[in-house]
Amino acid sequence: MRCKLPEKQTMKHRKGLWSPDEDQKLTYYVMNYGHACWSSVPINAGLERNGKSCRLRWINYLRPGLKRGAFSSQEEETILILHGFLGNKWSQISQHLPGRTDNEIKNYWHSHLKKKSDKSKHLQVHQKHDYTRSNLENKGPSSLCQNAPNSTNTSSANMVRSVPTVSKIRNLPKLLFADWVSLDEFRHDVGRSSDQPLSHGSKHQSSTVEHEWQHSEGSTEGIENQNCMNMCSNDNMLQTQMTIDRFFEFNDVDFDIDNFLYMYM
DNA sequence: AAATACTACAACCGCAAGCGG
DNA sequence: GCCGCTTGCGGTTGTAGTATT
Repeated sequence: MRCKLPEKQTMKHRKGLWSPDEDQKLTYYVMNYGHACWSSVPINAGLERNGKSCRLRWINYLRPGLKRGAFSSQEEETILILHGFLGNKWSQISQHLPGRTDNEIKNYWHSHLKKKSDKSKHLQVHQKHDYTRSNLENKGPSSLCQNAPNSTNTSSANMVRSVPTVSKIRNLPKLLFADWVSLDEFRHDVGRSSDQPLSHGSKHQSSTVEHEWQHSEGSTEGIENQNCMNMCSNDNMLQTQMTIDRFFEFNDVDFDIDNFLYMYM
């Protein structure tokens, strides 16, 4: 992994925007010799940049297969949904948007989607407030768990249009989204071809998922209620659970994230 | 037409993790 | 185990283009 440079380079590195000439040099070098060691790339390619800058330029701009141009509404929705679940895990989000880089998604989020998200959050806070009040008046607190409105703090909440009844048929596992993503990746990893790298999310061990399954299989009403209480205390989890439950109902257990996202397009 | 504000995106910076000596 | 180096990630800043006054 680490590469040894012949001698410490004290060359002054250029900063700022890349010129077409620099792009050409970098592209030519990486295409022909690869980038096993980024710190040696600028030296060998004849660039007055540091390796980090070269790496970024390649990944975000020069790499083949990158999509340029405006984000489609599907991509936009995907980002909103995934950001709702994952937060600012741009690299993980980018794994589900082929041709888009984490940097691009991050920029797009900050320049376009953040405002939308904030706006919908604001709306949902009001909606939840009204809803909670009417529920407390009419049914009492226990009804909140089963029929809670969309999350207040997930930007993607407005994507999940109607809220189904939670866990009404099966004793579904109460998975955190992190577990769920890991499970998804774990499933993919089983049949993954050798050229597909493992994603970072796979740090999460499948044992966690198994634990959650076991927990659920032996579920009693008490556990169910406890889960319910936990869910009520965390809107993100509630949102996640309801979404997953709904997906299970539609797809009879077997799922992956791409199908999941497709369902909401 | 010039000045200013705003927007989009490219690039930099700092940090953490991983690895080899 | 420590140190130095590289890589990858996320936050932030810089810059160019566009809109508004």
